[in-house]
Amino acid sequence: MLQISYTIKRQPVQINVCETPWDLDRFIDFVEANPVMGFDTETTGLDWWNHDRGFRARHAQFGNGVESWVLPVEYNPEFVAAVIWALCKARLLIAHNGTFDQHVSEVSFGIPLEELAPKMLDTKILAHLVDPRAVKEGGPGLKLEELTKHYIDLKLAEEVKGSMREIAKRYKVKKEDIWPIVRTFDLEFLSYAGMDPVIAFRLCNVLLPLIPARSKKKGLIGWEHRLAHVTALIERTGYLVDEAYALMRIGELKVEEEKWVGVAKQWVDNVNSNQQLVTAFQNLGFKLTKRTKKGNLAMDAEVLDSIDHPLAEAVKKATKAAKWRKTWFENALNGRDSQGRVHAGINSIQARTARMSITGSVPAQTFPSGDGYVRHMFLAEEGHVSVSIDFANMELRFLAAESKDPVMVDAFLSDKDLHQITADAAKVPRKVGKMGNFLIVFGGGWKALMEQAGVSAAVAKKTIDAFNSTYTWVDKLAKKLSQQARRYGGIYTVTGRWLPVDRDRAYAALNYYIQSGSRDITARALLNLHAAGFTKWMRLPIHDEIVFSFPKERAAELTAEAARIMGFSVKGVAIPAEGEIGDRSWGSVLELEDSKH
DNA sequence: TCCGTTACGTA
DNA sequence: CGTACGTAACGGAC
Repeated sequence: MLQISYTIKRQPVQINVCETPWDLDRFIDFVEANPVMGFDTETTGLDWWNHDRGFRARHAQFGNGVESWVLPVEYNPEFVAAVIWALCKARLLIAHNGTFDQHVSEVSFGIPLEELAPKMLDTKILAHLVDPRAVKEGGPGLKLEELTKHYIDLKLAEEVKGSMREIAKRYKVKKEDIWPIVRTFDLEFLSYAGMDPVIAFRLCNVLLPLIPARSKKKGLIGWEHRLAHVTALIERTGYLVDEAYALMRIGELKVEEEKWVGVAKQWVDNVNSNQQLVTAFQNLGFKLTKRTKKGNLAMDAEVLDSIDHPLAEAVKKATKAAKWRKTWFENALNGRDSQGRVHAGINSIQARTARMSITGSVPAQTFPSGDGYVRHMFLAEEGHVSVSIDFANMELRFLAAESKDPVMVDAFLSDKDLHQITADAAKVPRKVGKMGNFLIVFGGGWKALMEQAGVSAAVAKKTIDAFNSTYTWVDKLAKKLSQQARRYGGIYTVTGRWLPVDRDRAYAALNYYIQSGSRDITARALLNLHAAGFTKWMRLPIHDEIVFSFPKERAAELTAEAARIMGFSVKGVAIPAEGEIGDRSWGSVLELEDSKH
């Protein structure tokens, strides 16, 4: 047995590494004496879905606050058996981003997500409930290193973060490429691996008492963990990719890109270099004035649109074609598993408001809306159809309910046109009224409305004033929330979530309250759909929409039932969900929807 | 190689 | 007093 000593704030930590099956006796003693353990895995990469072609677990680690065990599972099958035994024996497993380790345990050790999920405690979830802010926002962050730095020890965080960088340097590879090639018994790697469960265990002990009593009372800890389980199941299912369609679009976009790069070549080498573009346009005699936040000359769509020159058009079309090809079509093709499916990474609790986000080869939240150009690439199962069910006007309905504003509530109860009501009050076109409504929700003011709607300052001010005098209770709620934000540094949401608000941006409190509350309604929908047996049909959650693959002959019935389950009522105001049934591809849902209007 | 900045797609 | 996210690319810092 290999033993490595470490210190956290002068306290000794012992890392034990199993080398032979004889070492397992003491590991078994440890597991029996520690029903609650930190848990982590080291793997060849993050692509757990490629377990049948290269992905594998390298180490599995268990630990408490002062001692940990590293089992090199790739080295000896008896270690795998011991890990399986330990995972089953444990009463509680603490892991950071435990969803990933659950996927690993499933594909590498054969323990289903369903078995491990009930006893996982995820320090990312706990940390979010204590303080959801990223480092950039002045918070502790949500990554393990960031949390270690903030809650445990600065030096430890730097050592752990720095160690993999050092190892990568030693092997002369990029940090992201080190995981499959670092030697199993590399001492630095082992101490990195061994420290993770210790850190997770300690973090849990620090974080649990810091979670607000109100959150605990509302059951948020368990609720968020059950939600993370449902999104993990959706990740596991994956989404079928239409290779022929993707290849067709890739071909088209390559032709388009080459054509416009060729045009631009007369003036610049690189259409993606703003520096080159600024110089080129200035040499052509164009006066550039728009600046970026940092004071550089801007070269965005607005600037390019204002320039009447073939280079401007070529730059827009060339960069767009390249970006769309790589971000959406090639990412999806490259991310497929051996069965032709892509597995999104769903962060069930991510933004400050706890909004979910999707990363990896299916950045679904950025797919162009309006048509099925990208969405056509994703297919329902054989014999199934794609169905999209979304909440209509979720955020405004939630605002109406929570503010109890009589005008707004009445608009929704009697199916009146809310945007027209605002427009009439301000005597502006409906479009401006609609923008005003959303702007209030976003915390914006007349300046933003002026820019976005392209109206005068006077009209913009009039619209905002009209909003506030029409929906007086909304104004009251906004004032109440920003006052709380200024006084306490944050607000509690309806689900008992603590939501920090910067005191100098207290106006954002209303937006946070609405965005977070709306997210929780989608989260509730996912949990209720899961309870009703719909999980196997779910493909993606996207803010206020859930995408399904339903068997064709039952599509109508299942869509109606799922929409009924998703629908919610807040203080008497309905937040209904509406389903649209398409053909095989997700994109077809939009095409059919369009044809109806 | 890493990271800040810019741009752009969405709710 | 416009919120929240993810990704690609450049170019300076190391």
